[in-house]
Amino acid sequence: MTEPQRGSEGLTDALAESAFMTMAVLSKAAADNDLSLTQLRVLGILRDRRLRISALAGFLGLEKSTLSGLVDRAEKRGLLARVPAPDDGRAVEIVMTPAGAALAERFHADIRAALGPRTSALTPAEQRRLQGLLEKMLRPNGLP
Amino acid sequence: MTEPQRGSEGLTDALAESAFMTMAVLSKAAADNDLSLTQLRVLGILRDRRLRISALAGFLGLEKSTLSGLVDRAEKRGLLARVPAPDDGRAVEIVMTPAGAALAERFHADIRAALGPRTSALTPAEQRRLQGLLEKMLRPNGLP
DNA sequence: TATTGTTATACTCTATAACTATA
DNA sequence: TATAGTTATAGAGTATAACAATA
Repeated sequence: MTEPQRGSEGLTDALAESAFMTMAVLSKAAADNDLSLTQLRVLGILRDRRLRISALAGFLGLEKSTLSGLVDRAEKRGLLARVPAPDDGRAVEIVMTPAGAALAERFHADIRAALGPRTSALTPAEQRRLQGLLEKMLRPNGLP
Repeated sequence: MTEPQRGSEGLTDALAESAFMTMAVLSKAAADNDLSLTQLRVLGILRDRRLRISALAGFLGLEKSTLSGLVDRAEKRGLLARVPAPDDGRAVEIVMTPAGAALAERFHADIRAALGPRTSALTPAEQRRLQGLLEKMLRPNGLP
């Protein structure tokens, strides 16, 4: 097999490049709020959920021990809190504090504002088309 | 202003989500080759260039001192080498070794293979359209 | 005995500040 | 004096392994 997936290289590179551009925007928004990218993801995940340490680690693809430290630091800053799990004496649930929720909202707005200049290089019709294509790629079966 | 850039939120979220998906693929490819994402970027940047420490730091948005350590470790693994700059006794140029170049090629193939299943959720025509839209967003003026 | 989370340890990535060698 | 790079130091993120408490 000499030329597998001929033609997909340009798209691969464009996806990688747009990923680095987007991650740069996300990282800057995080840094401006004194957060790491991982803490940012944690706040995003916990916006509408309360999860245990293990579940959070699963979502992030990290080890439990890593989350222990991560939550320690966020808790020390008043963004997250540990509450005992009602049905299991060993487990704790991680919840966002009001301060954490406020920060998450603020930084979500930052990101929209920062990506705005890039997306507005496209016409509204192109923006809708791009969004549709990305969503189809991410969720081919049309599920959530 | 209550609703700035109405309509761009869906695209913003899709971009962020596709960035996390792509970065997950890149991170896994890097980890499989025992590289960090930053080292991956260094190898990508040096594929067709030789740069000084400061220039490399500029490309990556990092401090010189960070690059010192990064290059140390890559040099110790035989992936990069320091060569004195011909025209400035203070400077060094960072070049890829043959082993580094081979690794860069291998991992580039890994990435294409790993992104293939995602991009093939789209028809060839859609793939071309997505690539075109991403490129227009990244380079609105049509420059390289 | 198995699972949940924490702790101990180690390594990488990153930045700031102080330093050296050259310009 | 200014610049290129290194070193020292410190903190965050990450993993592995050992551990305590609970199931």
